[in-house]
Amino acid sequence: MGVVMSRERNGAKAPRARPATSADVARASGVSRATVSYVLNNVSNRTISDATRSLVLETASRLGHVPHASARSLRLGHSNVVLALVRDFDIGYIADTVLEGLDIELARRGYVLLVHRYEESLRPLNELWPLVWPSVVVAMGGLSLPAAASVQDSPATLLSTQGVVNHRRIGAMQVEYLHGRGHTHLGYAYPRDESVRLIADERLRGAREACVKLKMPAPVVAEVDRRDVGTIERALAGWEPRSTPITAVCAHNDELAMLLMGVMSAQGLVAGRDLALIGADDIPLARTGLTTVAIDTEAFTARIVARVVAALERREPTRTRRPVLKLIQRSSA
Amino acid sequence: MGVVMSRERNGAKAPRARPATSADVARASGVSRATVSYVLNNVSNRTISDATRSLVLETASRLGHVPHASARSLRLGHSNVVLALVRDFDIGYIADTVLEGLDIELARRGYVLLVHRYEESLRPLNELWPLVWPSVVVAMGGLSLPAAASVQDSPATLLSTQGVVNHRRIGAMQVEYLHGRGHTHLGYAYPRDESVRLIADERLRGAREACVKLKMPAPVVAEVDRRDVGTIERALAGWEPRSTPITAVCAHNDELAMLLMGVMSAQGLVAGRDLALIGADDIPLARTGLTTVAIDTEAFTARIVARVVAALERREPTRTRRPVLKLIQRSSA
DNA sequence: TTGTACGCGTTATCAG
DNA sequence: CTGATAACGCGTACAA
Repeated sequence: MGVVMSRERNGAKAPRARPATSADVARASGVSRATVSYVLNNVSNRTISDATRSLVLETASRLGHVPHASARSLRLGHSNVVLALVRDFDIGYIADTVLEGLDIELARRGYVLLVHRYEESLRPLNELWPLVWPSVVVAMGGLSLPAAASVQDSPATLLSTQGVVNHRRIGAMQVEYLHGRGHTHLGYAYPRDESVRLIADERLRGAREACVKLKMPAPVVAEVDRRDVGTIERALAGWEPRSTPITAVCAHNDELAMLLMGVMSAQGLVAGRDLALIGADDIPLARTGLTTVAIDTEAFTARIVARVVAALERREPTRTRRPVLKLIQRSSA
Repeated sequence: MGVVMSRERNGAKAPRARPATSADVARASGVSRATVSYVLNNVSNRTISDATRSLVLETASRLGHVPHASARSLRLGHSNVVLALVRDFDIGYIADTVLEGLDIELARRGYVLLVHRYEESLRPLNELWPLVWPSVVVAMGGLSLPAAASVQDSPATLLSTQGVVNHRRIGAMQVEYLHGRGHTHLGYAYPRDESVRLIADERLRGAREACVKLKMPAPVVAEVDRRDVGTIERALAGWEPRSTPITAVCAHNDELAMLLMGVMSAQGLVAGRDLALIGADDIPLARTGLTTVAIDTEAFTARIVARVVAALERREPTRTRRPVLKLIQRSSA
């Protein structure tokens, strides 16, 4: 069932099923290949008569001409590809939404978004460039320093989603909110997951700084693994038996918060009554009762798109200041 | 913060940072470009002296030569890219593992795995081929018929993960197990999610067929949305008030089963006592107590890899018959 | 082993 | 101003 179709090379007899080249278009229009290229690329410092222009355009579409990406890329030194780098594909709701929005915008411009699951140890990034020649590289969730340096070897522009959202602010907002509700002794659920390390550290740092600023004790951090409920149970247990009990928990994100909620209710505990709980991201699943720091996905996506498109056009992005973070109060805290 | 680095084209003076071309290697070795190409590609029907061979090899690595993918692709008509097609990036544990295993194997062969989030309405697949010229296309979770047909326009081989796992068998195994435990009136949690439609229908069909074969009434299907807990609650409520009560539920997959478990425990119900629950996939989160039909991820990955590699080498895949499905009994049923 | 035509689009230079 | 000619990017493979 796997193999649906496998093309075989046509013998010499076959009437070339190959798509029309720009030379075909030139021939059919009775003009030179250069003219075709000028028309198709809307070259600015050339002037083409309207008659020729429309003739070429019409012929090209009639013949169904699609420029050969490899040839173009060979000449230009880069392809019409925007490459997104992820650590794994379990990237969650927000990143998926961003990638969706990005591809929509890229499609409009004749580019395509391709995603690579990269592991530095498996294939160094500098082996990746000659294979893809992307115009722009977007590192989802940031890149390690050595990895970032290797982009020097490519003509691509490197962008990062890091810094687009202020993760330190997220941690701070969580703490500030809980403080405003009278909580002073906090727990913190920190993800074991390597792939979100950079973001996780930022959020935790923001939370810690806010505690200092508000003269609260530092949060009691428990490392949890979203793929191992046992770690969640142990974290919960670890927060309980204390002289000055922990009354509220910041979770690195909504997923962990929801897992905490699940384990709690399995133990007959109710979030918001027995323990206050706040998450981050505002994933759809959280919308039934989790207090959280929401990331405005649309605004987030818009920022990324603006940066990528600016990079494609080799100009500075226009800075928008629409706020991306918002605290949403629900029943859990 | 977004822009880390932006390459500028060097002026004429700059000492060409460009990587060494095969012509550079030829010059430095004192041989022709053809010879370099033959050596580097291990062309079989040519005979090259060992001296020349090692000289070229040594020179190439000394100069750090990396063949220019676009040039090669222009000549060969396809690139060293294997393209995986997904509907969205919320693909879950199993698909992520498969893609990881696939990329490892491809890296070994000089290929790279790129993933595209495709939406037929946004960019028809036949616009994608000229942009990427993949050697092989892997449709994760299957492809619609018109989409599959469009692959005709490319020299690529199309594979599909569909059929690699027998999803009908999964549904059947769920029902057979529950029947063996004495359950006769079943509920079925069917996912609303468009992107898993093909798989979901197979699983449900298998469950229905098993019910017929075992002379049980058809399962009571409830459509649920993993992103909306309300639908889960309503499904649960819908299975309760019946003349002959439903005692067990098949969930399309573990994620939905876990959501059901969560909602149940929030209502003071315990899976396995008040209602039997069986999932599918055996995701890590399920391992604390969910009875499920496990997909052996390693075996699954191995099958996909075998198909892809065979396609790259233009031969038929070697069929393996290592079983991929296994029922795992835990506390929920 | 080598010389060289080829794949295809782009762009600097030239001619009308 | 409008269009054509030809060189170029780089690796591959056929004829010699």
